[in-house]
Amino acid sequence: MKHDLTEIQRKILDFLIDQIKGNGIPPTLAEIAANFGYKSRATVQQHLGAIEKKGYIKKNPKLSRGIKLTLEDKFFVPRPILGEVAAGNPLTIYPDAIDTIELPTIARMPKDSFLLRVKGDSLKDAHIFSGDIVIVNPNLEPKNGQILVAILDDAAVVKRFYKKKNQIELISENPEFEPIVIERNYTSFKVVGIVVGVYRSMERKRRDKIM
Amino acid sequence: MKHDLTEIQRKILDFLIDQIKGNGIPPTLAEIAANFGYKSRATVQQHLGAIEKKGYIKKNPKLSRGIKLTLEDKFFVPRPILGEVAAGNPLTIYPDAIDTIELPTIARMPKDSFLLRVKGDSLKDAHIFSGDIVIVNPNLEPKNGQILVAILDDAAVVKRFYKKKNQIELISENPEFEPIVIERNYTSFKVVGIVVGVYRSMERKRRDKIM
DNA sequence: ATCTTTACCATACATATGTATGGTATTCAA
DNA sequence: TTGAATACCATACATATGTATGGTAAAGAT
Repeated sequence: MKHDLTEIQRKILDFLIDQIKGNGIPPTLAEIAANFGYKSRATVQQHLGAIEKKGYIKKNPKLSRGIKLTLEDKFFVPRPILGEVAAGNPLTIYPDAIDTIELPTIARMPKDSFLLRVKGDSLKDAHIFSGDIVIVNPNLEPKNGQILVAILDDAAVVKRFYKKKNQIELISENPEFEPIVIERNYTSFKVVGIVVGVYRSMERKRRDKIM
Repeated sequence: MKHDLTEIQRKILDFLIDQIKGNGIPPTLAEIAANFGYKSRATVQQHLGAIEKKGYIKKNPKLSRGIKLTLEDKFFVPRPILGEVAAGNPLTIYPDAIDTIELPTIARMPKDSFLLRVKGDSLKDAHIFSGDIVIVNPNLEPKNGQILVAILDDAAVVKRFYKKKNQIELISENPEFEPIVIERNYTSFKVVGIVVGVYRSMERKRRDKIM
């Protein structure tokens, strides 16, 4: 991680992405300041400077609302797929990139996120199917109900996450699969990241199974 | 046509759409003036006033780059690529029709692809759900079995495509919907593009600020 | 103990920006 | 012919906006 953002910088970047993607136009310094309760635009100014120096945004000098997200120029960006992940029964994960895909730039892909290809249909009730590409953000704390990627006994799984008192429940949306319950201090369990997006390419025609 | 735009107003609106959809952020008065060679921002100001009065845009007062398109819920803007279809008769969008999609002012059709947000569940058996974003390539010839976006009787639809001898069949994956069969020379039918990908964001949907 | 980084503030300033007002010229319908 | 709509210009003005500069405070590293 050559250029990691601080917590505050990350929040500001998130706000920028949120505004640009959601609201349509980039915010002004004043709007950012208002959102975070800053009394001076200079504070925002300095944060933006730091974020830009670290390469996450590009400021168009002298232009109002001139903040641009980098990597936003092209419609599709080639991205490495780091492995395959089992949505059903755990499978092995591959150490290196197994494939690349042209990912559309609308796909929100935070800096350290990576791609995995899903195998199996255990998440079909969550609308994730075999062959889909999931975008995984390793920098988020899992919240109840979110879909995450985890390593369990040396295999990667995609499951919906629920935290209980002393246990963690990993649930497949597909009723065919039993929930996995593990103790909280189980050492062979590690959260890899949160699934923040799903992408499916229609190019390859694969009507594999029923329905 | 209660409120027709003049030639110049239409060109300015085109420019606005081009900038907003293509460049990301709405232009300032000065930028519009520069683009059209106006020496005074006031000229642009008055054109925008006229365009707004006719209901095509909405200006956010006192806000820089505060121009928003109203077209989403109104009309489809005539643009060259849609040619004949849109030239005379702007397309009405039926936001509630179950198997239509929102055509978000595609006015300027990108060379390679553009995005549509799917409404309705008519494609759920093809693993495409309401809220998903489909990536549409307008430059591909539809092949049997592919999912395409088409304009049929002034509504935009997403269907699976099958070509017969003299007919074209448009099939919903959802059995609740009957296949649509049209003659090959039916004039109110036009292929917009082929669905080449699907993207879904897993992050909390807050669609509070529409229009 | 000194230095750097991070995280804020206040103030100042040039100019970018939206808005208001008044003016000229042309076209077209009444 | 008068008047309305369109299409421009110039000028003025308040403030929004990005930028520059200097300062305070806390935490961590050297």
